[in-house]
Amino acid sequence: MPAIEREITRFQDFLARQGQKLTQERTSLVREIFSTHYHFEADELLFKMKQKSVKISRATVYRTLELLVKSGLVRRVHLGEEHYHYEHVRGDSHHDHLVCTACGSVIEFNDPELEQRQLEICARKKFTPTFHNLQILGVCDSCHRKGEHPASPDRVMTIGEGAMKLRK
Amino acid sequence: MPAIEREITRFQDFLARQGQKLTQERTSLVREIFSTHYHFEADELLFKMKQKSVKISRATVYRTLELLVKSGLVRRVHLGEEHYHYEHVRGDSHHDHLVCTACGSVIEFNDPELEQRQLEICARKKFTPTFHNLQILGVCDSCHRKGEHPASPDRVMTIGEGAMKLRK
DNA sequence: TCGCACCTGAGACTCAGTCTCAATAAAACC
DNA sequence: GGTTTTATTGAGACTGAGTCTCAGGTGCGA
Repeated sequence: MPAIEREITRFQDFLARQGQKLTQERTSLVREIFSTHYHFEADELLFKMKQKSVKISRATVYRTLELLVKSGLVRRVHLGEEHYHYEHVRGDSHHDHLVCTACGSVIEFNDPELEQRQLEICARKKFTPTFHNLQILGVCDSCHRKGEHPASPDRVMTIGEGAMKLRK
Repeated sequence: MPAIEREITRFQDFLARQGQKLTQERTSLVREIFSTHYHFEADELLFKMKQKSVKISRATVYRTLELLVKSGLVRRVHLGEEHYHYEHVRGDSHHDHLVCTACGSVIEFNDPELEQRQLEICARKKFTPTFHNLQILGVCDSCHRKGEHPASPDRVMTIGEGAMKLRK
């Protein structure tokens, strides 16, 4: 898979620029991350490596993820109100997430008009933005058809719990 | 302060509706929360109560916050990429946050056009939203003047760390 | 090939948040 | 007002994500 090799090279360049090294552990983590195409969490990655009998410690997983985020190859995202999730950065640009609190599915979207509006707000407040993070929680179409109910005032307030269901 | 008494009554009504009781601990927590006007975290609240020699356990603080969130008197928000923050709900409606990664200050804003655009996106994706969460990270005007630099590709990726400074 | 700076793993540690359970306090009942 | 019922509390053990330490291991420039 040449695409993955390209990412590995990019990572190596990034590391080299600051006197850091590309190790076997880092290589196999990048390979794993870029061979799947969805959001994942740190412990999930650790578990997958264990399953494949690639021995990598928890500390190394966290350290490598941090480097990958700094290098721009991987992005940290919030889904629901939980701990971090990660996603690898593909050619396409920034996107945000719709998170279904019933089934845990995540829909990505990218809306230039929305982004533009955010820039306008920042300009009005004399704020220099570097990054943003938007999640919209709710119920996806298929859950909605199944009668999973959203938006009663009570449920709105228990979304944290709903999102908890996403965990494992 | 009659305003606070009104909130306490609302909380009591909420509790009574589900056979729960308004205790001294709960009352003093509501009093504390509504007497300050900014975002706070659970441990901060615990610490403030300790300072005032009001003995309330960690468990009770967390339990009460959960009840307050469910009752709609308090809202949970994400600021930066950290753990939860809370804010009490005032008469005004929903708002989002600009978070300065240099000084930790938080600017609230409410933009109906932005909200509207989000609804349009949800409609297009057949998604029924219940709640959303938007933080824009960056550098506020006064930090910007002081030469705190934003937005170099490197800094963009270390926002998590910037936000960490907010702690304590 | 060598040497050294960087990296790793194991596990101790931290910190927010949750849970348990015996003791306590609202409030409903008499 | 006193008693009973039931929810609530506090102390501290526990959990789980994430971080740190340090001795031993490894990539890579010279």
